[in-house]
This record gives sequence, structure tokens and C-alpha cells, in this order.
Amino acid sequence: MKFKVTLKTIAKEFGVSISTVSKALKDSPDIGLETREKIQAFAKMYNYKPNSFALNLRNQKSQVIGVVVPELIHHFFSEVISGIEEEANKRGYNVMICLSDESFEKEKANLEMLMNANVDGVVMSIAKESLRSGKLAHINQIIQDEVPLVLFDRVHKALHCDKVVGDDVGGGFLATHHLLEEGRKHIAMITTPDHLKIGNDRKKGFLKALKQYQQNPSLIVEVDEQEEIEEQIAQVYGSEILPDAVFAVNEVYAVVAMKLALKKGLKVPKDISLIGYTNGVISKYSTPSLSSVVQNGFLMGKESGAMLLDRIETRGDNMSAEQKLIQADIVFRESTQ
Amino acid sequence: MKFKVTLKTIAKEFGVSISTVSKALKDSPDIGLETREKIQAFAKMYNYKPNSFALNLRNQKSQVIGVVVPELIHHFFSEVISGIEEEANKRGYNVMICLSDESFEKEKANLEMLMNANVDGVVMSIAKESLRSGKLAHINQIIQDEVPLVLFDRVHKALHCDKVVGDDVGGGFLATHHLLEEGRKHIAMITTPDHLKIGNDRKKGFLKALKQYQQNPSLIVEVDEQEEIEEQIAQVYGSEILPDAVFAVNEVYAVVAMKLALKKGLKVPKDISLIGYTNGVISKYSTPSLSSVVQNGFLMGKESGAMLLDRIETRGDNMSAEQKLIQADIVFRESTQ
DNA sequence: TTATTTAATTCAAACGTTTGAGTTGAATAA
DNA sequence: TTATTCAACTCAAACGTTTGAATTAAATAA
Repeated sequence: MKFKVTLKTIAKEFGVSISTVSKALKDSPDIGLETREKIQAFAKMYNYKPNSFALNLRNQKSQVIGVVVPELIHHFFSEVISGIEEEANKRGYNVMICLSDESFEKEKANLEMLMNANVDGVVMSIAKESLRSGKLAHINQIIQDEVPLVLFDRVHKALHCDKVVGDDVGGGFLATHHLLEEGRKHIAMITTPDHLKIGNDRKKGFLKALKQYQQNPSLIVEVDEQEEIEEQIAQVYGSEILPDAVFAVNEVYAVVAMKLALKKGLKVPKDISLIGYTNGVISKYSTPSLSSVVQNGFLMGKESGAMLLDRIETRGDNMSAEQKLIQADIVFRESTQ
Repeated sequence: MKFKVTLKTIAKEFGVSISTVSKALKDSPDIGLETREKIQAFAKMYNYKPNSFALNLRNQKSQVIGVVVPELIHHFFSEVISGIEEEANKRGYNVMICLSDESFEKEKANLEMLMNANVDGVVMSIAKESLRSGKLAHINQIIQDEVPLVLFDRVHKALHCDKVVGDDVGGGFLATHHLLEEGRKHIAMITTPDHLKIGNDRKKGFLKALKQYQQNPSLIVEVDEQEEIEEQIAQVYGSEILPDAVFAVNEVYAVVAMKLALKKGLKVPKDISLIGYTNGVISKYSTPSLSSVVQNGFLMGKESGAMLLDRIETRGDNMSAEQKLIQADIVFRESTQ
């Protein structure tokens, strides 16, 4: 490592004490103008940067926030992270990202690591396994240790902390509403098992829109990710009345449904209209391209970051936990009319 | 924040000095067995964890490595990061991830942040803008400051440091070779401008395979990302002889080329065979699905991480910079025969 | 002259840990 | 008895910074 300029170095250079240098650099009126100026000039010249380890120790703060996400490959999580980063950097914090790979054990290990690294707070989205099994003690531990925590997207009502979630009911409603406006009569939904709040909320929106148009819910297929997904999605086309529209809870289900429809000789969007949740690369680059519900992950990240930093910087004022909804939107492409 | 157990706390509890506690916890024979045991038991009971700030300060090490990547949404970078994380965590390090967004300014800011956070080393892949403009001083600064640095994938020969790159010549050769084996006679390549080493290497492999089959290079289209990419890729089908195969330098170009081919009424893979570089979600979920060259990003990440940590842990032994090649592979799907 | 004010600077403790060099006091050897 | 050894523990410095309190020396007031 290269030679590092410290307060001690500078102090020795000018034959003054370390505190003189420290105060001079802070432009304290304690120190004579002349001394202040020459020390500042010297520090600038040699590019003095206060040692962050020392600052951390003294302030008991790392200026780092931890982020735990199930994975990075989903466009949504990447977007959220960009949002968190932007907000954090703007406010002088760094971000440490951990991947849980949807695994409870990894998630637990990630949190332990972050606690060990003394991060000032954590933003996270819960792994499917933790949600499915209901094992949340590792997350509750964070809350009990009074480390600021913001949950986003994948949250759980048993966890009492700040939350930022997409308006999934609204998004489901918006998508379904559009399909109904197109004049579709048999709309199928492809969703996830019930324990995932998100799929559930999107279904609520779906049902709400149908009700408004006095339609009965047609087919609802619940996909279990442990099994082969293509076979399960094929059920959509298994009953005697073929659906004329599909609303899918994520883009993979949507694109698989579309692939199966095309294979059956259906024309998209003439015979069947499809819309998926999450506006990622798959939707954008599929043929035909998929209309999708936009989650606005970037905004969700920014809001989560802002909420966490507010909490970090006003610790003590223990106002109760907040929850923030992020509006959903739709982008229209070739798979709908 | 909750009450923290420190050496001082424990020392007070037993009426001994701090150093006794420190040594007892390290199981030093300096300390009597009885004392050692009771202190260890107490520490365990109250879940004592040495304060990382203090350790950082004393050891002048953060046990954190920085990672700078252009973006996260590409499957490749996500994979690499997973690989880096795995290796780092295995060896007791944390990872701090920064996004350059392909921008020189952001990349520079990221590096400054990481230096300020006193990371023990950096793994990075250079932003397109920095590469295009040749502005590399910010990276050279890192090298001059003797902070261990490993470059992966997007490297530059003017930077003298450890590097891990995919065997792009080999990958280009492999893909083209397969198309030739299929009996294709007019293979087009879609690549990036010359200043990107990667595109260039893949082209080299492409040309090498053609040469081996005594074919002349047919069409090569260079896509400039500043402009509309679809129009440029359309050139592939612009000349009198339509190509019967396409090798694309990335999956977006491949899928766009396929979309245009389908629109022209060409059958894939009967009339035209396509293969793209990078095995991401787009390739997997497109219709038909795309055969692709696998870059093995996870392995690249693991190797980059390992190389960096080796360098960090043997600093002083200044052996010269290493370069490691990661083998490419092919996954066959519906877009080839 | 002597006390008081003021400017400029230094002291010292604190953050929590590690570790080589002391310091005890008791047991053993000469 | 008196020196020697040894086990068990403490001291103190170091990492680099901050900051209220204390010190200095000179200038001013009484």
C-alpha cells in the first residue's frame, strides 16, 4: 500500500499537535488564520482523506447500508438496487449487496454478515423459502437489535418495520381492466401459490376488475415452482373453452403462456391477448413483444433507500413503522390490442 | 441501538483487565485455564462479537472487496457477481457492489467511493464510455496506489493488472464452426464497433472458423449503440443474397435479428440458423429459443475473486500481473439445427 | 504592578481491539 | 535464606480521528 497522509504526518510536518491539524482542517476559529491556511493548503496538496476506519470507530457508524435481495437477474431487483444506490450515494452512504438466492439459510447468513460488518441499516426483500416456511426469526432479530430495516416488495405482516410495496392490487386491476376493455370474455390468470402475498394481491385486483364488468372469474392456474412450470401453464389451454386473454403474475409465466398459445396456432393478439406483470427484458424482446405491468422498481428502490436513511438519521425518535405504496403502470406492446 | 458487549464490559464483569479478556478469548496460555473458561462462557452467552470498526482500524483492513460493473440487468454480470460473492464469502470477505451505468463519470465516482471506504481490493469490468474514450486514468490511479485490482471481461491492454477474460476467440470459433457444420454457406455476423476488444475477439474466432472451411467472410454488420439498433441489424437482410445463418455478438442483437427474419417470413432454423453470444433469459425465453455461447460468468466471478484475494493476502510479493482465460461453451436450442 | 482577558495551541480521553513488554506473588531450587 | 523460575495477569502503545477542557503566553485593563 502506498504511503498514507494522516493528521500525524501533517502535524509533524508543521511541528504542531494533531488536534491543531484536525481543527485547522475543520476551519475551526480556535486555530490562527495563518496556521489554518497553510495546513489546509498542505492537506489539499497531498490529497489528505480522513481515514474511514478511524471515523467509523469514533462515530460508531459505517455509512454503509446493507441490501439483501433474492437475486439479481430479475430486471426488477436490478432496478430497485439502482434506485437504492442512487439515493444512498446522494446522501453519502455506500451500499453492500447480498444475494439470498431465495434460500433461507443464505438469507440468514447474509444478515449475520451485514450485522457483523456493522451496517447502519438494511433494505431487503424476503427470500421465497423464508416466506414459504414462515421462518422469519432472523429478520425479527434485526428489528429487536434496533437496526433500521426497510422491507420492500416481498414483505410479511408479522414483521413490524418500514415497508415499501408495489400497488399489486392496483396493477392487477389495471391489467385486467385493459383486457376487459378490449372486449375479452374469458380471461385466465396464471399466479403463484397463496402464501406469496404479491401473487395474492395481483389476483385480488384481477377479481376486482372482473367483478366490475360482471364477469365470473374463469380459469386461475397456480404454478408451483418446485415442479415443471410449462406443464402447469399448459392447463390454461386444457379446458373446453379456450381463454381469449391471459394475465400472468410474472413475465416468465406470460412468455411461456404465449409460447404455448403460438404452438397451438393461436394468433397473438387477435385470438388471444396476453399481459404479464414485470416489465423486463423478456417482455421487451419476445416475439411478439409482451405488454406488461410496470413496477417502477427504480422508484421503489429510491423510496426504500430514503425511508431507511431517514430512519437511520433520526434514530431515537421512534415513530412507528410506515408503509408506502408504489403505483403500477402499464406499457403496451404487441401482445395486446 | 441495543447495548453492545465489548471487552471492557466483560473485563468489568470479572474485575480483570481488558487484555486478560482479549487473550482469554483467543485461548492464550498466558491466561489461567479457569479464567479463560469462565470468560469464554460469558462471551458466548452474551454473544460477544469483536467490533469490526476497531479491528479494521487496527489491521488497516476492511475485509471488503469492491466490485464495479456496468450494470446488473445482464445475466452475465449477475452471474459474475454471484461467483465473486461466493468466493469472497468463503474466504471471509464482504462485497461492495457499484454500478457504473456504462458511464465514465459514474465509474470514476465509484472508484473514489471504494477507495474512500478503504476496500482491500477491487474487481471491475470497464464501462463502455471509458473504453470508447480511452479515459483510463482513474483506473491507473488504483494501480499506482497499489490497491489490488482484477479486471474481468472488459479489460484494456494499457492497464497492467490481473485480468480474467472469456475465451472470446474460442467462443466465436465454436459458434461459427457449428453453423458451418450445419452446412451453412452465407454466415453473417453482427458485432460491435472495433474499439471493444470483446467484439473484436469474437470476430477473430468467426473469421478463423470461416477460413478453416475456406469460406470468405460474408456480411459483417457493426452496430453502433448510439443509434437505433433495429435499423442497423436490418442491413443483414439488405443485400441480394440472404444469409442462411447469423452469429451475433450478444443476445439482444441475436433476438432482434431473429425477429426481423421471422417478419421476413424466414423459417428458423430451416431457412436461417441463429446463434448469439451470452446465454441469458432473452435467449432462453424467446420463441423460438436461441442457441447461445455460454460465457460461464459464475466461474469467471469465482476466478476473479480468487485472484484478487490471493493478491490481497500476499501483497508485497509483487509477482507480475496474471491473465486467465475462461473457456466458452455452447448450449443448443431451437434456433439452430 | 498585578490581575484579567484573549488568542493560539496542546492535552487527554474516547471509540474497541491486539500484543510485546512489564509486573506481581508464590513456588521451587540452590 | 536468598536467588530463580514460573504462572497469571496488567500496562501501554498503536491504529487515526474528534473535541471539551486545560495550558500557555501575550495583550489589555485596573
